[in-house]
Amino acid sequence: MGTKRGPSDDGGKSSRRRREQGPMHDVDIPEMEDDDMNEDYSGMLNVPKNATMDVISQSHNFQRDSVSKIFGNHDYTWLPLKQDHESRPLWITEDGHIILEGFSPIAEKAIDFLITIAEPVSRPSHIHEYRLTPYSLYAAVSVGLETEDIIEVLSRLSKVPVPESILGLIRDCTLSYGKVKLVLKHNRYFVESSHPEMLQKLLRDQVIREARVVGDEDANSSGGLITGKAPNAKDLTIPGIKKDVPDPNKPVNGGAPSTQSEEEIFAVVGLDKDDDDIEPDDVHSFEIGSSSVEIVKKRCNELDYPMLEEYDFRNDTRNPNLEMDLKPITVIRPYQEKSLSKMFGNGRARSGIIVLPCGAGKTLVGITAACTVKKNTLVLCTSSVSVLQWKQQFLLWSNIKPHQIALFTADQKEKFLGASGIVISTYSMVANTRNRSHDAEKMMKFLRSQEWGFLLLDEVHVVPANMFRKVLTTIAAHAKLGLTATLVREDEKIDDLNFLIGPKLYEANWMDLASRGHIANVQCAEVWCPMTPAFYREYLRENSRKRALLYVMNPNKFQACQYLIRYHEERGDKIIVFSDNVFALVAYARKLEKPFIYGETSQQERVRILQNFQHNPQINTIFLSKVGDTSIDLPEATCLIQVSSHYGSRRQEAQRLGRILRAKRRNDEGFNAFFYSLVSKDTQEMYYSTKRQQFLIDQGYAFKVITNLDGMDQEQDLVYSTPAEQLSLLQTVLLAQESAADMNADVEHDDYDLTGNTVRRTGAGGGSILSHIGSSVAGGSNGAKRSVGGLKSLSGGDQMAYIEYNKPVSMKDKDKNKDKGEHHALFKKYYNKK
DNA sequence: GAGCTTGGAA
DNA sequence: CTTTATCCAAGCTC
Repeated sequence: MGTKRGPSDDGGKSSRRRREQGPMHDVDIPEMEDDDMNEDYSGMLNVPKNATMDVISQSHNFQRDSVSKIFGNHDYTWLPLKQDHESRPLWITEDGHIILEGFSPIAEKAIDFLITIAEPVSRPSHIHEYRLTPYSLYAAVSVGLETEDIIEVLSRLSKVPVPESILGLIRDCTLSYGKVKLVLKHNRYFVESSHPEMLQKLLRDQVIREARVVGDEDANSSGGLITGKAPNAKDLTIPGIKKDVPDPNKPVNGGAPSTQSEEEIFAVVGLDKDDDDIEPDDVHSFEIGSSSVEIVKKRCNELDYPMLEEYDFRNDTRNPNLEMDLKPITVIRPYQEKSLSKMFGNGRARSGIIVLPCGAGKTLVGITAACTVKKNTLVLCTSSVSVLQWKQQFLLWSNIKPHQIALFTADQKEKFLGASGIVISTYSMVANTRNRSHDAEKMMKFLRSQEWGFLLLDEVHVVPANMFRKVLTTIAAHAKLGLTATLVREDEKIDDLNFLIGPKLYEANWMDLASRGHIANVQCAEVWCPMTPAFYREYLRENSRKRALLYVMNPNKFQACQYLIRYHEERGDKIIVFSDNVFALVAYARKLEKPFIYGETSQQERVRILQNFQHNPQINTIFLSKVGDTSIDLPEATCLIQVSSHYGSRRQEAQRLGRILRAKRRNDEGFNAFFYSLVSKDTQEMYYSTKRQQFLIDQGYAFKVITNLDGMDQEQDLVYSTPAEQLSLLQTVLLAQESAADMNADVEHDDYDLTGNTVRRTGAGGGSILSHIGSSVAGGSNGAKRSVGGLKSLSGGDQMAYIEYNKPVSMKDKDKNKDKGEHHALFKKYYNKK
């Protein structure tokens, strides 16, 4: 993709904005004047109406479904365009879809606004699709936007009048949302709002009235409420952002004020929200007992006034400060700063979720946030490996002392020295309800006794909702920040995060970051490998379980994999090959003589292989099972090959892609990282593969379909090139099932290892079979038989002979019922309508 | 450490 | 209508 450029690229303005930038040296978008807009852009947007459609179909390439989804079966041509529609970048449909012209000169600013108020659905290069939902509007309110602001900005950006139904949705969702806050001040909980009538209404409820604590201050204030001034962000400094030093000699590395994003939005529409003009609003509040916080929270949800949680950490005097700061050399990037400004926008710490792709520096965002709050911090992550990584990162970026960081895992149970510090642990450690060891129990007591200023939740998307509940009820934390790369799951549990942690504060666009050089530019390709006739015959005959094995072990795929490895090793790439299927993983790795890591691989061996991969120029390829998805800190790779990729998990695909995003060579001119999915043609894999890619396509990546690898026919020494070898492989695969019972047999054998060392491995799955495969060494003859998928295959979906879809609707319903109490009444209404 | 249990993902 | 089979991590016990 990227061959067809939007019209705006011809203009000087936008190409200036797109200049290449180093990772730690980011330049701000020059402020755009309104005059600018009128002069330059009206001409640029002088595109015939149909041009937009062309662009869409190109972006999506063979993903026709996505395109039709944008417009559905609807025809919106009747919508009356505003006179000056050409300078306005977006459409709004009646069902809440927003379509943005990505090539509009003010697109960047519109995007800032849209990701605040709407859910990004699909963001290929030219046309972006967003959707307004109650959640997204809730999030918008929580970062400080007001109903009329949203409507006004939306109207100004839209080519068509905002439909009545949408105005209604916005009003419904925003009027009461986020207007009531739960604030912890001097270790007392207050229900706070700038709308006293809302508090009065809440107090009419019996449950809330009973939770109220009446203090002395209340007596002399109007209506029994405490009145004060709202804090503002003026004197708050987020470390790493040098907003107080306007140094003209220095390039602007992230030097914008922390309220930048909000100002930008208003600058677009010319709303004057100058800092100096803002008088802090009066806020009203009443106190509630700390023991009834949960009850009140729940009750407020039921009453359609969900409480927003904020932590006024600067006025928290009881909890000791934790003296830590970013090291002076640490500079954070603009998007990291932008996400943090959403969190600290009003001078307090808002609870919520920040979405950044892997490799974009999530950790640094978390550390910076911790350094801003400067209170006791608890970091939770998914594995004990990442516990260690977080500690390293803290020591690397901040000036915190090692003795101030305590680790709490199965084999390390420390406490920090002194009054305050950081504890890093895993979710399962904290949520564990089963019997614990003595030390663990002591540690938990300590965790429960603390009042945590800041709770940092890593990889929130993988943690199930009820585990979160456990964590959140056992840990008393003021501010909660969730970090994740992909806020998608195949189930709907992701919605619960909205209530358990908070709204999504920020989500970065992958392509945007890639174009600015923060993450690698990735070429994605799906390689269609035809099944050999023999394998396909068996495939049609076998049950679904063995089918999977058959299409993974397809000799043609084997060869494609081998070929790609060779090709990229010659280019100097570092290659990771993923296979979910352990049997296939071991078979591939043995046959191709590469080291591999999977679940049973011991820690030391993992480290050894990874270090060799990283530093030894002889080792350029490793094979990984899905251990690589999480909990292994993979060294840099520039090429990724997926051998088996069943189960359409968008998350997994995204996470794997993330593994090559941090490639350092991205700064070379024209450098790309590569992502291959090997798919056996005409099998179920086709369906899964398409499904898995959806997330990446929505992020703007284009998948190429490769039906014939250039030069593979001429390649010498490919494995399984003779019919005899293929037959032997087929027999092995078919036998795999029967010998499953033997798998636990105590087979010991020596693993091949490229470092020349002999690796001892015991009791691996199907040891005897595997050694059998290993022994059938390729004969080196050149008899590659490859039925070439003709060009017709490129036409897409109709070629997929097997699209079998058993929709997994099940679990959802169960969970939904279970969680019904948590859902907001309005949301129920909203979903019922659909 | 090996073996067991639990829990999660898709 | 109802939810497989498989892989993996982590913690505890002995």
